[in-house]
Amino acid sequence: MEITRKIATFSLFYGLPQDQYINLASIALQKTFKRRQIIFSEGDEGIGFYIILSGRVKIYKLSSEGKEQILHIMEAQEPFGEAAVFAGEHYPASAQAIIETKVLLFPRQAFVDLISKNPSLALNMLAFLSRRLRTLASLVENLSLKEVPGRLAAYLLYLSDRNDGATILELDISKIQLASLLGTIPETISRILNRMGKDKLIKGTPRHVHILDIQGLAGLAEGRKRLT
Amino acid sequence: MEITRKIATFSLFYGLPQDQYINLASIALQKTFKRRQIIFSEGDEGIGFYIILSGRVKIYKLSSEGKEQILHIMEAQEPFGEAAVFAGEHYPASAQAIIETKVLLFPRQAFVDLISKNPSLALNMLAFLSRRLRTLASLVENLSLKEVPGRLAAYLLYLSDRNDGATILELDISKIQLASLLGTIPETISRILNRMGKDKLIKGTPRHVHILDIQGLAGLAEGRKRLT
DNA sequence: ATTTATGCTTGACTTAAGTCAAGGCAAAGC
DNA sequence: GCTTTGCCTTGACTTAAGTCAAGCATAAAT
Repeated sequence: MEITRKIATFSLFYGLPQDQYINLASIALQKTFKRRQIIFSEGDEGIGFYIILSGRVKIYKLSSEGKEQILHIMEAQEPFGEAAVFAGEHYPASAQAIIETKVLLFPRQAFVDLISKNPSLALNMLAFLSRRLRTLASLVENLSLKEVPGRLAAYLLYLSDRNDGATILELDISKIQLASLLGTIPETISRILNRMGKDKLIKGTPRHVHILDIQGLAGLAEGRKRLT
Repeated sequence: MEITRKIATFSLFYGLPQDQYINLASIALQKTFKRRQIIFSEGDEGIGFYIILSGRVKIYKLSSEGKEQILHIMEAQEPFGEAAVFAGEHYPASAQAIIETKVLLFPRQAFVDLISKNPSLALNMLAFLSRRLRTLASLVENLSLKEVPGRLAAYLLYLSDRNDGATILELDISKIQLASLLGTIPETISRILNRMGKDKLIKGTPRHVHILDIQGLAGLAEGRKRLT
């Protein structure tokens, strides 16, 4: 069956025996969310967790005045909402589709039943959660780099790395979202991209960034160098 | 046996059947670290994970110039290093005993064997990891509160809350460590505690803080109020 | 096609908080 | 006891980055 095939490609389940894919497929529900549609809100009951088939989802928190801090931008193949589900708690953050997005929903109770019968599934997920914990820890690390240019440089290098070291990057999220992800505001992003251009570190076009000097960016990210 | 009894008190394992505590005890090794002794360093191979019996451990990362960002201060009963172990990877951060500390070490291979035979153990741990993920997410949220007074207020309220709403708090970590935890420097902490005192929000003595105005602190933490 | 949002950039201004430097205080060590 | 070491505070100065405001460009909506 088609869903079974897709499930086999998710790293959350990678390396499981075939029959388990079938079990998983049998409890999964397919859903579609439109651009900007809210998938769940902070505080909602954790009815299940999701894996993205296509599209893009942002995970964020709202401060009391409605200012948002983006925690992650999730893409195809990535799961979200699983923390609440295992802990049997409410969602700790909100999720919204950035563009039209198809997901699989794994309902809580059915999943808990499944996992308690299949230890290898559990081990897989433990490893995955641990890795997720790590990326969050690295976000903390980045946010604590005191200067924004360093954080931005780190992000650009991360993007480049994710595309096999490509030097021409497509900014796949808006600069407003980028600002939020780095804990700053769009104006600051603008100015810094500008300064990076003047220092010949990058060449910027509206929706793309062309990296000219990887060493220089790395220097910024590690706090060894600064912009003029 | 004594270790078995202690294991039963760890939330990581809370609610397991008795025989599993015995299994766990049989693979655990007891170790002692002196004040300031390094338990493991970022990049070391993940040989196993730890649970604190007594003492206090800080988990931190070092920037390229040796400046440290504290990620957690762990206390008795709390586990650390488990992320690396499940993922079968190296430790993503360093751990150092702040004071003399006794721990139990659960070696990686023995633990993996155990878990694959006991699904309920796995489910327990999944829930625990999820919760840990949540506290990290809330650290991110706090770090992104742009002003330090807000972060500090949030931390004081957190401490008060943890002690059943006590208004006299013992600062259990040094102000240098507190500064690092909040992503700032000790001087700033000093000045802000001072200003909080002038605004009658708290009364400060060297090692204690007496909360005078919870509402006021809450206002700060939520960004509704500011210090003079 | 025109109108309306949204996103992006720039400039002038303000401010929170970091750096540097110096001094006090208390605990740990000899 | 004295001395050293680490922790904490205060002051003067500097600076990164946030706020406010205005304008342009592009994309969405009617």
